[in-house]
Amino acid sequence: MDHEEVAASLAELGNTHRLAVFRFLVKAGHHGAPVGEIQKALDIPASTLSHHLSRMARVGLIKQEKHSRTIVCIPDYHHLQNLIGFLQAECCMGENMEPVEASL
Amino acid sequence: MDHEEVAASLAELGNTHRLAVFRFLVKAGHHGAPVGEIQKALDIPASTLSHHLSRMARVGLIKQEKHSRTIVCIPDYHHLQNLIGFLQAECCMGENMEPVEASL
DNA sequence: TCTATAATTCGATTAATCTAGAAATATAGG
DNA sequence: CCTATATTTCTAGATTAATCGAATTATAGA
Repeated sequence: MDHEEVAASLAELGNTHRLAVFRFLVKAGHHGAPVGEIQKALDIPASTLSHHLSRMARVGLIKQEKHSRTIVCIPDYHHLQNLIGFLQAECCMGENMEPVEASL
Repeated sequence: MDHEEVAASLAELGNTHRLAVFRFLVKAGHHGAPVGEIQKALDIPASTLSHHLSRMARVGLIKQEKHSRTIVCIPDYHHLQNLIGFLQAECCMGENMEPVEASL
């Protein structure tokens, strides 16, 4: 993951709605959640949500699988791991840290 | 660090110039670097750089100390640690990971 | 085929961000 | 006091992002 890719991914996570979507998907688990479920849970207008989801998919933060009429969104843990790894190497010169409670 | 604060910090890091500045400051070490030095190293026009620095300071990514005429910028490692901690709790349900090489 | 549902794309508006030159501010040193 | 240096603030144009209703596409099921 290079500089530009990292910046692009951070920018996408750096939006309240998209961060909320990602957190929701992580809570939903590795099988993800369909768009409509995200929409109901977070109460974002459908077209707005669709826009945010396509941005997240574009940089690889989520994957989307179509199952008949519904589109299931799955968070890409690996992508976020790479992102965190990059920041960790940036920040603390590679030192490990304790994970901090997320105050959900 | 709450949801909004995390989103705001990620958004600031999600810009190529600002990410480059932050990386430069981390490489510079805990004593940081003056604005002019950053400017020369990254070749960003002074007014543009000043704008980016003030944004980074606003969300707490860096601190700025005035020493006579020069302003020294210092990366806030603690802030980034909190950010990483939040993402780690988000992503992997608290599991630890190996840091990944940053491909500087 | 008709209808209802799931989601996207279109289109238009508003808001925010990026950029950088020019002017201003602050301060060190002669 | 004057000048050079460091940096910011001002200003304005260009670009990008966010928002969301309405129209559209796709598909399941009666």
